[in-house]
Amino acid sequence: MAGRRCFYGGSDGAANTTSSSLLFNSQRPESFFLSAPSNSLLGSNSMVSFQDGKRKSPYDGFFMRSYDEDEIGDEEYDEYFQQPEKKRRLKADQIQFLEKSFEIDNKLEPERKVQLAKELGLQPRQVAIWFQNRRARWKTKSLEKDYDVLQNSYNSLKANYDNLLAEKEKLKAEVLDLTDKLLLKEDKGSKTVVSDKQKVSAAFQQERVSNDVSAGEVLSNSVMDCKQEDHNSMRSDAVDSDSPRYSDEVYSSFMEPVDCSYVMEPAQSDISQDEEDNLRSNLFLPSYYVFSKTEAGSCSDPSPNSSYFGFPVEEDHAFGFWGTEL
DNA sequence: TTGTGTTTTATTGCCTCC
DNA sequence: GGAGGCAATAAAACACAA
Repeated sequence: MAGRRCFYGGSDGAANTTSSSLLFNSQRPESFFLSAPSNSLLGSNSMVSFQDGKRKSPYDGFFMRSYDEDEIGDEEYDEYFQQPEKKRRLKADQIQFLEKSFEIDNKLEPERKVQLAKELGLQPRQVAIWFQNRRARWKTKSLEKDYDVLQNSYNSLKANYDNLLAEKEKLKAEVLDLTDKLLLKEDKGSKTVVSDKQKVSAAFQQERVSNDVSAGEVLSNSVMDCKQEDHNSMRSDAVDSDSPRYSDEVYSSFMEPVDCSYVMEPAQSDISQDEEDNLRSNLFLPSYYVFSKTEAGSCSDPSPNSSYFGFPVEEDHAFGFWGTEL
């Protein structure tokens, strides 16, 4: 954009005079524009203005130069500008001044820019550039902070998730153990019944493994990117979408704190519904074995007739807390 | 001293706003 | 269409280890 390529000594205005209003009051930063005048910041490295016509640099419009009139003699002066100017870093007090100004407001209005430039002995363009670069640095740091916050948040969630996973494994092991004990206890019954029961148990465990995988994947993906679409995709990946055994509510409950009013139906086994019903009545496979919508309350609002995570609780039943599967 | 990485100053091109 | 902001980048200045 040609209109803005003004460089130093360009259209930003004169900067060769000292403002009488810009010094900071160190005790009252807000009085920045009301303080007493000072030339203290116009040190030997201060930028000189080429606006007054006396010191028009041959490199005007390309490089600015920081020098002091006392620093070089008149005869050296011409030679001084025979070479392309090099960048000069701002003095520490100039930077400090600019930093304080930036703290007050990181945006620079034109009047403020000119005043700052006058006070610092810089070109207004330099002040503008400094603010621009300073905003860029601030943004970078801000992004880094945000990243750290998110990282910590993720680590915390991950640790939480891992703990829950471990707890789940522990409960699973407990369920298995109790199931085995139950089977042994029932072993005294008829061989036929035991055989069927074992079939159901095997199917039950197989289904549980399948559910574990899908639930774990869903949780893991949810923690990673928290996208609902992933839940749906995982759902379709994990289960046959045509299966009536899973409800949307069950899947949505994966990522919701407490929504336990639905229970999950086990996997299809190789036994018939009649057989299953029979076994359920004979083998302590109660109604919660069928994962269906219950009428009882949720785990967040337990009632005497409600279940743990929506399962009817029978103290003698190892399956009483199967609802923790999710 | 020199090579290398980092920081700072400044430019360029694009975009938005008025 | 000009002014100003921002992202990307160049290049000088600086820091520092070998």
